[in-house]
Amino acid sequence: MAAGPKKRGYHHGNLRQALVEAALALIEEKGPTGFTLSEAAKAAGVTPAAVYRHFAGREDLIAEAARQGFEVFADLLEHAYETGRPSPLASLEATGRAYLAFARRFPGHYVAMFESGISVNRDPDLAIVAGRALGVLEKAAGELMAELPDEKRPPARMVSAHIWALAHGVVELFGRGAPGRTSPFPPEDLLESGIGIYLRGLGLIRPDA
Amino acid sequence: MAAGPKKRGYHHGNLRQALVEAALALIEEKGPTGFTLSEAAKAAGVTPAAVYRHFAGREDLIAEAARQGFEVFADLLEHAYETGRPSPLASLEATGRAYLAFARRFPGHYVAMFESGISVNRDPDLAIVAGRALGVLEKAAGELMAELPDEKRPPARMVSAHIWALAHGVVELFGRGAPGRTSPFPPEDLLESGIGIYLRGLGLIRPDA
DNA sequence: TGTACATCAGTGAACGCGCGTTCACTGATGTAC
DNA sequence: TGTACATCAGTGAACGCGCGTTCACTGATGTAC
Repeated sequence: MAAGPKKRGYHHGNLRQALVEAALALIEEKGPTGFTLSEAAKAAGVTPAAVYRHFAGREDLIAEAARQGFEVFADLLEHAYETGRPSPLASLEATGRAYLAFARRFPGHYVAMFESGISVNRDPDLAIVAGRALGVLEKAAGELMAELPDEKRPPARMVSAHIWALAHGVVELFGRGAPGRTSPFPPEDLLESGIGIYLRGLGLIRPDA
Repeated sequence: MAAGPKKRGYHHGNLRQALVEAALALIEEKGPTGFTLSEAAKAAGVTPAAVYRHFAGREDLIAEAARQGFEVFADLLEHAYETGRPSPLASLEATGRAYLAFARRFPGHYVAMFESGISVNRDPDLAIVAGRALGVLEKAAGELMAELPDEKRPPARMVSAHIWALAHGVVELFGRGAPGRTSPFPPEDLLESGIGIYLRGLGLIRPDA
């Protein structure tokens, strides 16, 4: 066992963050249902009652975990977006890849964000940072659409919704071992090829590239 | 209140199915987490212990609800597929629409199938009927791919996985009021347009249609 | 048709459990003088 | 530097609750003769 964030005497030092991390580990391990306030407290080396010094309750703790997830998520998407510049096409593709990479690297966060049943609108901070993440996708889609002639230019928000839905579907259905036995293709390939075909359908990639 | 399936004296008559339906109503209402064996029993007008005459336990009841869902799902997809014949393109498009229609009409089933955390492989019957549903999509994709010249023909299973992921993502993200406030587009339109663009990308629809 | 009996589908009480939350408390830390 | 005191972050015991599950039981149904 690594030198955990053990409490230094009576006071913990950074209990709030330790609880968030314990919650994330539990969610990753057993799903949002499997997570309990008491177990998170125990994992942080603390009495369940101590949690209430830092969070209003169980839901509030999950919401904070999700908020931190959206923060990282938005950062990663933004970074990917910058990576592709100045080509909007490369930016959007990189953003899609970053989506999947995030779900892979931060499965606990991903579950807290999208499968825990909390509403993004339960608190303004959460809504703002979630909006920031979504905004990156929309910005990338918007710039890409600007390359198309007016008459065949679909709304950017629609395009970003398509990409988002495809990415989310790939994560949920093929990102883990979940539904129908082994996934026939690696999720990364699936998303990459799916986005590629889609963008070709928009007329943004040579038909025979 | 409609004339519910009240027990006729001591024996219920069709408790097994009544429990499944009670479970579905609860799942639809409060999510897979909100559903409890005891509540389902109460809703069916019966003691919790009576459930064990028909199911091995809580999980088993959810699995049966999911199984029935996959049964209906597979039927709907098959019917949609037939509707489009003999055009593979129309068949695949109809199948996509049927996917969303199912999620809309049978939200309890959909949640039990895809969000309850049960594994499709927990029992053979479930795996078989889930495979049948997925098989319809794959068949439709396969026939469609046969229209493409060999050198630009992606694997049918990949294409069906793309469609499935897009449909699932649309349901999860935009099918209900869930994540980032109101959905910018009706889910049906989103899926329809997404599939349309995707199929154009495959070279199956005129580039300027 | 009537009776005895086996089978079956429910009851209801009880269990142990772990949950989220509250409360009065106490030990540790930080600050004023 | 030392002491008094306020503030803060934890404890630990207790609560009420509803859960899933078990058990011996009993009332209803179906069948054999």
